[in-house]
Amino acid sequence: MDATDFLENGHLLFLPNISIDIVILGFQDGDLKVLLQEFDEQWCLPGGYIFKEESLADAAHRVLYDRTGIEQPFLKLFQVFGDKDRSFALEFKKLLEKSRLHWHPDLWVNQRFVTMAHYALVNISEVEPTRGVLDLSHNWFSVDKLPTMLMDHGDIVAASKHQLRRDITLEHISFNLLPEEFTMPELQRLHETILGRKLERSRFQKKMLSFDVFERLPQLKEDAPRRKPYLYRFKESD
Amino acid sequence: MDATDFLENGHLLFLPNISIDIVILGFQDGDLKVLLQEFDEQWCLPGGYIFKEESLADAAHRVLYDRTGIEQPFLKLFQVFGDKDRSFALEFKKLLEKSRLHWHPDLWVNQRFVTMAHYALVNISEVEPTRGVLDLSHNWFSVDKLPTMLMDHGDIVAASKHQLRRDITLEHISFNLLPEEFTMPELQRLHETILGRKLERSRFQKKMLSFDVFERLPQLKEDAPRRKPYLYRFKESD
DNA sequence: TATATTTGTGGCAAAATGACACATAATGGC
DNA sequence: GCCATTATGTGTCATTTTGCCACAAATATA
Repeated sequence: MDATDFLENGHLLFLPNISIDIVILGFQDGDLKVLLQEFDEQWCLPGGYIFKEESLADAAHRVLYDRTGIEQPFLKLFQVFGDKDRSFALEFKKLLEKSRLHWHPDLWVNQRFVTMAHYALVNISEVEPTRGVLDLSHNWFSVDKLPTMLMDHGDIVAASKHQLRRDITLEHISFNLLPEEFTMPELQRLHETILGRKLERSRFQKKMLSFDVFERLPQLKEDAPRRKPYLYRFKESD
Repeated sequence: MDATDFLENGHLLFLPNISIDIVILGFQDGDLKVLLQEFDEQWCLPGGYIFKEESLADAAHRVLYDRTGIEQPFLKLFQVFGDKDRSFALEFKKLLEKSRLHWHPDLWVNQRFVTMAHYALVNISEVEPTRGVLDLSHNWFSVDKLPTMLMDHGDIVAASKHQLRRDITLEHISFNLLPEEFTMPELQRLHETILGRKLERSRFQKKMLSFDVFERLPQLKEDAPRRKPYLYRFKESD
């Protein structure tokens, strides 16, 4: 193989479609939830494409901002899905025919789709999901009770759960799923939900405080049913 | 934006070049080494492209096999590098001109290159680096004394070091860098090199054996200078 | 006022860790 | 052969971390 072959070799996949998909995770009613949108009567992950003049990371932030209005999210690329037959040509063909648009088989959507799978941790109450560019309906689903999803998007959500479970013990990121001010019991229930097991209350609190990344606020949480717990906030370290 | 715009929107980067780069790591003389190859008088990471009929993972394994002859490696996608100006058009143009091949500016190599950065852990003595498809020279370099490298390949090696340091405490993968039979002192020196700090001998041995993934062989290592240490082997769990 | 529930916090046994000691090879100088 | 030196295997023990429980404080409800 010389440089000429290298330039013209027809069986290489130099130019697949690259997309961005984001598993937008929130925490509500003791459940981890994911924001899905409707695409041609199927639920799918919010996603998008990369502009020529922006980086992958910028594109992911833009896609997330367009869907949620959140400007400083926790957002992480965790896997790439790009198997040989990964395409949504069939789904897209149906949609075009329904819209009476012309379909031709050498359209770019007929190619393999390589997607950069991200997950984002957001505070649901801060999300403004009205900003979607495409006029699609959207909804929060419990990650344990997902509807049938487009392509392999169900697998992507499942993979994000595993990744988050792994990341949460190494990095202090879970607070991104809570309001700016939160209580230790709330943080504990969140961790229990992500890890899928009960944690010991006394130890959990001591552990979290030993990291020295949370600061206790002077006031207590007011609308608590029993004894009012302290409020905490993530320490900005800048 | 409707479906027609969606199909024709020219400022979207649907079709960048996707490449695979592999940081092939080995362990020799108490140093972590990386296998580099020469490209137009610059050192760079072994890499390649994806065939139309293979998955990303298959392509990475093929590229690694072509360079090393290793069939069952530890190989992991750890990051994607794809900034706006990530291209090696300039380098490639020089090479073509040197080879008296024609250069034209809308050639695919002029586009952005998105690379799937992998790292592989190999036993250097098993590597047969003669298998390279392109006729390039190659060499093992200490990861701490790298030459000037093509594009951002130096950054990719640095990122792989961080990722490995993180992964090594969570997964039992370090033995992939050693011969099939190894001693505890060897394994300890390897961990110390990756982590960049001294470890306590007694504790390290107890910790490793507590994982119950290594089996002690009846024989001792024969060519040891002082007391002969036991040999161990990774337990196959299938 | 009594009871149940939730939160904050302290104590203590068990387990893991870090630091060190000591015995066991093996080598090399005398 | 004897001894100092060095590397390895393993035991001990103080310290730290963890798991578990207890109890006090706060608050709603009967």
